[in-house]
Amino acid sequence: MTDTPLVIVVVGPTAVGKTKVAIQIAQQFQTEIISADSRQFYRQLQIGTAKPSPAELNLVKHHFIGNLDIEQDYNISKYEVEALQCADVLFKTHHSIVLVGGSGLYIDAFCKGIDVLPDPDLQLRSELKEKLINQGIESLRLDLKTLDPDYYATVDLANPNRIMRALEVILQTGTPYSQLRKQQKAPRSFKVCKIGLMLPREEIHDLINHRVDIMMRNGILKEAGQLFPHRHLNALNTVGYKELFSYLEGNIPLLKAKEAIKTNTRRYAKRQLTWFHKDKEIRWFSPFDLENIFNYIKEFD
RNA sequence: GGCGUCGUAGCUCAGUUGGUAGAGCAGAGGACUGAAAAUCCUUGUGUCACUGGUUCAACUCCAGUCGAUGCCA
Repeated sequence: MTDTPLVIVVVGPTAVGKTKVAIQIAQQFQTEIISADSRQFYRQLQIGTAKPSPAELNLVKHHFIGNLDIEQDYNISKYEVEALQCADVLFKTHHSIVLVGGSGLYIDAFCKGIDVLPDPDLQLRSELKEKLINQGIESLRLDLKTLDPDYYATVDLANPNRIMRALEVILQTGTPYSQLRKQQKAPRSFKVCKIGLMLPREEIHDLINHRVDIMMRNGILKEAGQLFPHRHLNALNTVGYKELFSYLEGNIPLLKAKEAIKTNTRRYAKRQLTWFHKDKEIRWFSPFDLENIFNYIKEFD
């Protein structure tokens, strides 16, 4: 063990058991937990985001759970700043901290940093969205081709969000997006030990299906009903809620909505795995293999 | 028991006027820098139920068997 502070990162597909393992690690190393889960931030999203239970929150102090209102406009840059500040404070009294979550991009922002860009101009964003709807993606592509040919050459031209974001930055800053994307690691004062939790795909699917059944029993439908008036907020473009909104709008039967939640959660888990598999710093373990996880962390430190 | 319909990809089904087959869904793989539980891309070989027959050639026609289902008794 060195004097350099340590961030113990716990990642993995949804429902694999990150919450439990993170708590056990935090207890073992006598520290606290920072969440990196872009939906557990929102205090109104209770049942559908599989937040740690009150009992679990009692065992170990968690940060960034239920700290936002769904109306709040939030983004990864704000998270990077706030989470690093939180870590700095914790490092004054702790050698290590636990960072747990399923949002790969947020984990990366914390560990490596992201490029410095101005806060998004939401007015501009909605104008671009309108242009997409009225004039189609081709017109946005043409704009991008003119304003930033370098980025145009590498971006996924089928993905409207990518193109709109680039245009948004370019129009706001007057600088090509490709020039602003340095993609250099920001200096960090801590070491990062990445633990990936993994189970055979079939078991992950079973856990997901089971968890959705429990959410239904615990009243996610009622919660979705209360949130229904806010369904257009980004915070509610979330698996578990959007399918129930579709039911509440009368578009699909409840059983279909429930199945769609399971399907979309499975796909979410798959996307998470695609992201995390790319990260070669991650060492993979079964969520039940605590002994080896502890040993690996000690060795790493 | 009689008559009829059906049996094709994990599921729902299309199709082949006889030249060994294709959609949707599910699944799989991938991308990803301020919306990321978001957004987007790629991906379909399966004893065409089984056993025989006719044919140069059968998944397709014929017979039988098995299974499902409907109607009649």
